[in-house]
Amino acid sequence: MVTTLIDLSRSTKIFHALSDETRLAVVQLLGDGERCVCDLQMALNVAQSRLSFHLKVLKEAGLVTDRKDGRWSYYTLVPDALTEAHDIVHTLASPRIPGGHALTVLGRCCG
Amino acid sequence: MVTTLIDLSRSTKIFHALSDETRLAVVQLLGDGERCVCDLQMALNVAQSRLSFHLKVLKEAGLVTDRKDGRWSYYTLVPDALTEAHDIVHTLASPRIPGGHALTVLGRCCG
DNA sequence: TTGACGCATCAAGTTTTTCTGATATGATTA
DNA sequence: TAATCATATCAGAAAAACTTGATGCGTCAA
Repeated sequence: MVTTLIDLSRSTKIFHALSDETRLAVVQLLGDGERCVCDLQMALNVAQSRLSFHLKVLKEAGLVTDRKDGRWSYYTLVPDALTEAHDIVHTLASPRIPGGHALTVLGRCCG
Repeated sequence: MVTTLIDLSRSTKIFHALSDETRLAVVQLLGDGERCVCDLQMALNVAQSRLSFHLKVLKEAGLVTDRKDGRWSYYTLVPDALTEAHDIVHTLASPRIPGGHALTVLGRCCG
């Protein structure tokens, strides 16, 4: 079995983006497809600057993208990003190669 | 297709637990099996109280469990928790029932 | 062109999280 | 019993994240 090592920095960034209720709610809403900010704002009932802040976090984590059309901004999920998150969790859940790890090499300090 | 709604509060707690490099590294190490705190400390090279703090976060999120044996504490991954994380991401990545959502009901404010 | 709208950004304040060093506790060893 | 060890916990400081209200900017409609 081949062990995939995850990118810790990238992983924490994705998980951090998902670690907030407002942002998770946005992700859920975008699951239905592209939405403009005003739709999201209406659905979530949050202050505009606050929503904008959370959208930025999601965008910087690569979970969503946006596009402008006239005076509206539309946000969409980046499917690959959720796939990536999925893979990371999967990797975390999979045991790695016995003997391939530093800990195995290190002497045990206990028992 | 049946839509599963995720528990936002539970989800954010799990993701928050995974949103830190030290904690992710712990999870990775525990992927090889149960470890005592001293092993983790040696492998990660972090201050003891700091490791203890992160272990507590992981434990409170239900990602790990611990057991005591003599003066040592051993931590183990909770497989179900990673499965849960996996499911949450999967659910987020799946489009939900069209028409089943509030947004669909709301009028669009734009275009 | 003027005003309203949709949205991003900024500054300031608040809350939450994290780190560090110190101390406490229970188990073991001398 | 006294000293030591492994670990948890606590208090305080520092850092990061979040919220709010204000402001700015581009776009559209009157």
